[in-house]
Amino acid sequence: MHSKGQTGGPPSIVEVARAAGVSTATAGRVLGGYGQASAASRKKVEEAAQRLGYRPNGLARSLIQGSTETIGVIVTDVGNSFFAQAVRGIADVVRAGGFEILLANTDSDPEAEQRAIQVMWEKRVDGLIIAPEGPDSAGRLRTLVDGGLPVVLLDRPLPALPQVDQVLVNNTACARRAVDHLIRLGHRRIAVVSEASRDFSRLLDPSVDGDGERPSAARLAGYLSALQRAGIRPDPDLVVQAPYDRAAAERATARLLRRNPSVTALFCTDNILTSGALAAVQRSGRACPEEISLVGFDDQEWTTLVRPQLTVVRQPHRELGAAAAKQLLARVQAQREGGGPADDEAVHLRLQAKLVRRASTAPAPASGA
Amino acid sequence: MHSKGQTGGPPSIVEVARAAGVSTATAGRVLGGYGQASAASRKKVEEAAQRLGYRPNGLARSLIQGSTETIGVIVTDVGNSFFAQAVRGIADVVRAGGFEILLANTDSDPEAEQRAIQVMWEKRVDGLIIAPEGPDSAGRLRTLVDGGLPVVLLDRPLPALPQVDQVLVNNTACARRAVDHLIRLGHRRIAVVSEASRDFSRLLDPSVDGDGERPSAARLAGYLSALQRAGIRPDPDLVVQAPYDRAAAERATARLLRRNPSVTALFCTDNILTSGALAAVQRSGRACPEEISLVGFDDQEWTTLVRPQLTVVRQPHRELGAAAAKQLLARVQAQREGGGPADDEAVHLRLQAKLVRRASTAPAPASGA
DNA sequence: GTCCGTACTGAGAACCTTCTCACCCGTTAA
DNA sequence: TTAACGGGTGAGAAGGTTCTCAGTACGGAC
Repeated sequence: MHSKGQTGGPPSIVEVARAAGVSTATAGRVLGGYGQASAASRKKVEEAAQRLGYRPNGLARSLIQGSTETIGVIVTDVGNSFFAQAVRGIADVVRAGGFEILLANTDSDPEAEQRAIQVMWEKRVDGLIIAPEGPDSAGRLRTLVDGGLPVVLLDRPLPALPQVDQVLVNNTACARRAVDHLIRLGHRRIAVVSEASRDFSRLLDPSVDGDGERPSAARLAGYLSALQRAGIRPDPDLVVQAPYDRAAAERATARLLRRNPSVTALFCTDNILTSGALAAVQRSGRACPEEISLVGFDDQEWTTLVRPQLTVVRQPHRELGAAAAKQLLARVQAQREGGGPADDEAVHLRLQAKLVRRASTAPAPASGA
Repeated sequence: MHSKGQTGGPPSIVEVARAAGVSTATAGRVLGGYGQASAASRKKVEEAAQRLGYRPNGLARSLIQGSTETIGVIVTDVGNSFFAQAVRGIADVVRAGGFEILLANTDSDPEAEQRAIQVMWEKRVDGLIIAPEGPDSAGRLRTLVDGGLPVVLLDRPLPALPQVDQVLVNNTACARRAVDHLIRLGHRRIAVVSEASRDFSRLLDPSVDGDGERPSAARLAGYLSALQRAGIRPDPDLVVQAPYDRAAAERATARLLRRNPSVTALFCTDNILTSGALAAVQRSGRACPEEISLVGFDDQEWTTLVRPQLTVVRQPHRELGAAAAKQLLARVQAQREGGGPADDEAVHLRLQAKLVRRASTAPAPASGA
């Protein structure tokens, strides 16, 4: 509803200046709040701007200032509650710092990730938070990183890019603790529900640093490590490798339970897999926790609504996102003040996930011993 | 890693042109893919671009072309699974159309919303999908709408802006059906768990169009309408008005159950409230569904994991987002082709939520009759 | 030999803001 | 009286791209 200039679009600063009877420089000083301007011209310009419905064009401003006040966020799926919460955490921090969020999902598709990275780069985000799809993501990110763009890895490490900041969870340790909890309860035949991968044999090597792996592998490593420390030989048959999908996890877990009646405990490595595994246990007819114990991953609200209430590993989703955002903003700030790309050491943050003991874990049934 | 020009930043098209020994115009034609260029210069430019690590600057491009290929998405909280799914739906459609997403949360705070809208406007998004915070949002949006920016309302109507497209759910109808289901099962003392508002008495008026209201009020209207049609006088004591928060919903529902032992059924108007109410029922010691029936809202994955499995109203979250995005993109396209702001009639889309009958609803206990 | 169309090229304006620089003018210090 | 200074101002470049326009070279038609 603004009375338009000669172009059809919203009024620019030159039209405001013309209407106010001052130069564009003065109008810019008033509206951009950066130079000096007399009270008189200030008033004239502000009135004109008000009258025309002027809004500064952020594109032009960003172009000249070299910063967009926007950070890119690339996750696999915002629909997944884990990432939804993490993004929320990011949003809060970033917003407080005056930045906006450009969001993209990859569905773990390398091409989609490639495209997302490229778009972020072209749109000149001031920083990037990414949950990389896999090891190959390193190559896709290298150009950006070398170009000096602040990047923070979220939830997943990238050993090929050690100079990049990362915010992770102590996956291996908390998985180990969860399985350890089951072992202390007397369980020996403990199965794990995991996202499909080919890492099993490699992870058996105790010298492999589980926390250098992607979360699902890191948790699998923690599981294996706990068994080995307790002198229990890991049984490949007890490692459920399901596609990342609730229904698939349910089917895979059901098959496991059918084929391995000796299993008395189940450790799930992820929120999606937890719900699938629980569904399978419920349908199997085995009593939980009397006949089979279950440890879930991610303390979602519903884990206290099911019966028995679920023992889970609680990840601080939101804090994870918030920490990543804080780290990123710190880098962006440092870069602005310092000028060049900071050559500080990379910050590798590791938040603590905790085991929350509830009713779904109980001593192993005596008959099995 | 690119050999830089005289400025410190990433190489621009002029540096590529210089390196290739052609004019910026020709380099632009090759890299932007818009004009004609000989095979020879094409090759020279592409090699130079490759060598320097050139990436086009989207800001400059957007500035001159007048479009950012970005759409704004404003919701109250991406952390809420409803919006997380909706945003996912938006993202998929929008991405397929070659657009990106600028995301903002408002937490139902008018100021945050105002700020988000302003930022979207300044960043020159090509369109906006917003779940408005409340009736006052209309005023905040008016400038944008009048300025010709395509806007689609998500999940919440704005009667003051009838010319704006909206994508909603048939809240009143499906709530009515849910309560009707309870009535047919013989329930008479049916309580509703709702987000706090002052709408109760107004909604009693049958002439009020429930679907012009925000979802929580619309569902409350459906509840009241179902009761009235069945000749049951709505009892204000049975309307739980909780702050929008799971713990608060749980406390409020617990209080209701304590004070009104005659209540035999509960209708929840939202996913958060459903989980709170279920927790309250579980702690109350009343058997579900034998002593008390429960209808939840939103078919989250866990509603089949609890016992009894929940009867719920299933909303198509993702489709809601997808439909909004499709509508928005259509507007953006039309605007580009038609030139001016299209004066078509507003599209008011209403997706169908459905009642999914499961085990948490059963005939009312005989003793109560 | 002239004319025209086609394929290609480069100069330079445009998009909208920020920011440097030079300038004006009144005031104060020397 | 002059010099220095300060607030205030406008002209114009910069930022990186797209796009118009004029212009070159060349082939073929007359």
